[in-house]
Amino acid sequence: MARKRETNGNDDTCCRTGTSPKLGAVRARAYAGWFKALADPTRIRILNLLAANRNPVCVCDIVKHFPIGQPTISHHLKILRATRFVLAERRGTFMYYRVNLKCLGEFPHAARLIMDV
Amino acid sequence: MARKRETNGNDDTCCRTGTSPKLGAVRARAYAGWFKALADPTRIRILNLLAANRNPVCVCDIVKHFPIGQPTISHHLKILRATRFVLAERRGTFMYYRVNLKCLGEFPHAARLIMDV
DNA sequence: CACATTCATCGAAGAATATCAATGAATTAG
DNA sequence: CTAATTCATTGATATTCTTCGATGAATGTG
Repeated sequence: MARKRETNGNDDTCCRTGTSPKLGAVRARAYAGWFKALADPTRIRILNLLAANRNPVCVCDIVKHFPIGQPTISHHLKILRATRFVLAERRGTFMYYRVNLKCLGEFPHAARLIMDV
Repeated sequence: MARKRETNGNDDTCCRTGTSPKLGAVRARAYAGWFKALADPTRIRILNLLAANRNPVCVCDIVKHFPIGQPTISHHLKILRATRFVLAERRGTFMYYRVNLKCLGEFPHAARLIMDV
């Protein structure tokens, strides 16, 4: 067991090469994707808005509450939909969005942060 | 109560302008910062590595497990430290890092994802 | 002191992301 | 069918983020 260096005589030998990360790169990337979806203030506020409304909300109604354009809102909704944090439903010309509690509930603290006040 | 349009005669009046988002932009930005810290595969794997080791791990030991350079690891550690997900302690020339369970525990599902297997 | 080691910081390059204006697709009304 | 409305997509731009190489700061050794 060769040590790289003996500092001070005690056992402060860095580089014992302990346990490796069990989490592979592929799965880590998947997890990061979920957190990425929550890593934008606008998306968090969209989720908060949807959670505050009992009924689904249409895009044009979402747009009204933010200082950014409709294409950008659509872009954010696409990301939230891809990660299953929201569900979409078409009614005529309108697209109604609502939070997917089953998915957001997997992140209890996140849900509390986002949905409470 | 002027409606913008009457589609089909039923009450599918979009734009009822329901509840506004209660979550302000400032707080949303703070929340996003936490999720941003978890929104990178490397940082997730660093947390996983630290969580798998009972004892604190020094930077050079972390570096060994990843295909990226030491400055980049230091950069990620800085972000994790700023968000309190890890704690740092100096011992001589070495910097030892460990997960801050008190902080990561605030995200139970994240903790499960990151620490289990 | 000079030298080696560990780690953080700096500056730059490339990739990813947020945003917008313009356009396109889908639906409904007349 | 034509016109109007809602929303998604495209292409472009500015910003942010990840990564690297080089350097600097702090500490320990001889």
